[in-house]
Amino acid sequence: MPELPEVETVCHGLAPVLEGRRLTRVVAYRPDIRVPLPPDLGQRLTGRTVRAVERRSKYMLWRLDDDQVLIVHLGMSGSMRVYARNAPPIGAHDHVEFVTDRGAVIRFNDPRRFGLIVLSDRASLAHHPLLAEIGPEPLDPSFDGPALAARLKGRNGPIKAALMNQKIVAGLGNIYVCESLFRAGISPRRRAATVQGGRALRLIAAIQNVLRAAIAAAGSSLRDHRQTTGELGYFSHSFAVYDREGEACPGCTCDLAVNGGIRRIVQTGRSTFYCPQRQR
DNA sequence: CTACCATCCTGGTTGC
DNA sequence: TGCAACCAGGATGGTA
Repeated sequence: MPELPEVETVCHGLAPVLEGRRLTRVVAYRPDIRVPLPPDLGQRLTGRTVRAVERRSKYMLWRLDDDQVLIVHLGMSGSMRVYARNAPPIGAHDHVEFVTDRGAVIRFNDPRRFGLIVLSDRASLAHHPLLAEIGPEPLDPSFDGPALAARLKGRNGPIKAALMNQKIVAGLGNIYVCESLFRAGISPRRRAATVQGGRALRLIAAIQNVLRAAIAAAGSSLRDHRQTTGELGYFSHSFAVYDREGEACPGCTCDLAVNGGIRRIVQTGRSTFYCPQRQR
């Protein structure tokens, strides 16, 4: 599913066709996604102008001219596709279509239907249940090593689980947690509370570097992630450990047959990939 | 409060 | 080739 870099990529693709544009038509083809679409979505959006498209954690926020905010989450398999003209017929899993006054067509497609699209108003957005408890943005310059260390203090669970927790830090998912821990040389099994001082500095630097690199590569495509143009993201080629069980660690010089290469374990029901040699 | 588990749903891959 | 089992980028609500 889309993590922070994938959502950022989708925002970049949508902003130029949506910002300053009026929605002339909004159609819900399949309202029964994880959180059912508002039944009056079409009426509430039609005629509205989109002022800004922003990202918060893994959520997209479309700020409208009447102080409503459309909150969009892509779930595990959601995508937004933009057609300047000549959009093809509605396809399988196209659940919502937006048309702008310039004729651009935007389709929300989500095979697993884990995504959501809801409306909030601007005044209560920060207190919206979906957003209220989300932690700091990892790319915010004020989120540094000491800030991360403070949020990990007292946590007895593994650092992997803590980084997956959106209340501790926003926007990370399974891929970028694995990649960040590898870059920082920290074992995913290490107790979160022990990531302090220099380790926390290395970890926040690793998180920021891997996210920036992934955004520059338009995200990671395993199966579902697409840019709004339909193109793939290409950061998957840069994975050091994710989905590379048994392959040689890119940082180890020793023989693959000796150290066994990248290992896969399961933590809180999710696959974790790491190098036991380099991550302690 | 924290940690773990099952669950929502579809589709692709793997193994027999 | 066919089919069943398993796995997948997330979030949540329940339980211990």
